[in-house]
Amino acid sequence: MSHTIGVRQAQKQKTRQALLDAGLRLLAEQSLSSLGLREVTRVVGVAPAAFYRHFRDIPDLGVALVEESLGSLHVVIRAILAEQPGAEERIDRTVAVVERYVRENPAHVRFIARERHGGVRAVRKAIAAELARFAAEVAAGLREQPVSDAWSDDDVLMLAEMYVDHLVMTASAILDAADDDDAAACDRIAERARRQLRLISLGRLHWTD
Amino acid sequence: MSHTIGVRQAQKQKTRQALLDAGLRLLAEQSLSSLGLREVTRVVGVAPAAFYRHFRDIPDLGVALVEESLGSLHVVIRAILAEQPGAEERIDRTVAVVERYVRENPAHVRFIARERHGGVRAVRKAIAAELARFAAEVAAGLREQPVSDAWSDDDVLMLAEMYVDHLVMTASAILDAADDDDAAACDRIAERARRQLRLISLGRLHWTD
DNA sequence: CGTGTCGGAGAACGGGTGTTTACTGAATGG
DNA sequence: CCATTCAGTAAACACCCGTTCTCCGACACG
Repeated sequence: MSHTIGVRQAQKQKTRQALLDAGLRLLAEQSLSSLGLREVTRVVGVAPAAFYRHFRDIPDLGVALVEESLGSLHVVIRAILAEQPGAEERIDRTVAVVERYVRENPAHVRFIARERHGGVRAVRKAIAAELARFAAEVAAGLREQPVSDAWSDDDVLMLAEMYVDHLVMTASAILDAADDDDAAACDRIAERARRQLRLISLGRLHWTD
Repeated sequence: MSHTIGVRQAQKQKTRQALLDAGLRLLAEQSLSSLGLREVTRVVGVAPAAFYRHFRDIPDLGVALVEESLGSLHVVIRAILAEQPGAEERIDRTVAVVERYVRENPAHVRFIARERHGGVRAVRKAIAAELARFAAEVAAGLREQPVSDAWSDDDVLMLAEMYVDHLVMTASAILDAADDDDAAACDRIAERARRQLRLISLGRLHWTD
């Protein structure tokens, strides 16, 4: 085993990735439901018919993009949950990590924010399922913090879902500001996010009354 | 003055509204950036060229839909802000009003949630501007509550923006559940929203420390 | 080395698209 | 009452679309 995979499969995966990249690029200025198959193959420099060797149709490419986009987010979330110090430092680090992630993966963030409520059912469901997994992961992380000792599992999940939603909204807001090259707006949004997280954190501390 | 407007203008506004209605209906299963001009006129039963008597292009129809959709939301927000009783009752009433609004205006809610981060810049900006106005309105309402006495204006606005975002997210989530005819999921989401609002409310009470 | 596999090319198909043009006929207003 | 305005029509424009088909040629493998 562990053969170096054939030149054949390597080339195939290469054009498949090229299709995904081209799709993601084109989705910067339109929605998935208006993305054309020919449009994608044209950017890659490949015949329209070649598309079918990799995806059944455009929605199928969409769900592949969901996996690609949210796969990289897993790393971010684990990084945030692994933070050790106090609440305030944790919040600062969290927002900093999000800011950095948005700057480094703008297209993925835009795609998720756009298609989360977009016009393609299969993609919406794929995103919802993945975000639910994230929420569960965050909930598990929250469980281990002493603050959550007296909490019910339901309430911990409720809090985790709130964090995930807030994360997506914040990332999308930073991205919108970054699109306008408005660094000041970015900072303002980050500061707002920090204060919102602080507010939630305060609510957490007094939940069990 | 105060002439009853001519039969001419009345008919024009009638087909204009028909175009808006048809557009909104078609947007239930696609995004604005894939909505076709001919598609809309076909539903209305009017010649494609007639479209140009009312809108410059599809994005233009989109911003008109934004005004229509968020205009009706103004009423809802005022209703929520006018609530008198304690925090708990206010939260229950708020969520109940949102549930009712979603059930009565599903297409408008879906449109806003979908196009808020959608592929048409002009529409995104129109929605953002309108939601900013809502946030300002909510902030003004919060200011008048005794709880906000020691708060800075910036912090009140931050809280208001959080409420607005939370409202949109909740409405969209309820709608998704309603689309699947899953009444149980609707109730679960409403209950989650209530608890999240309670958490925020708790944070509010202890903000000034 | 020869045979089979398969990613991609190229062309053709029917059909849909946005936009412009010249027009019709009914409401309008002096 | 008659000239004007103008919402809506019908046709034509050039173009883009998804999908299918046949074919090619480089890799895979016994």
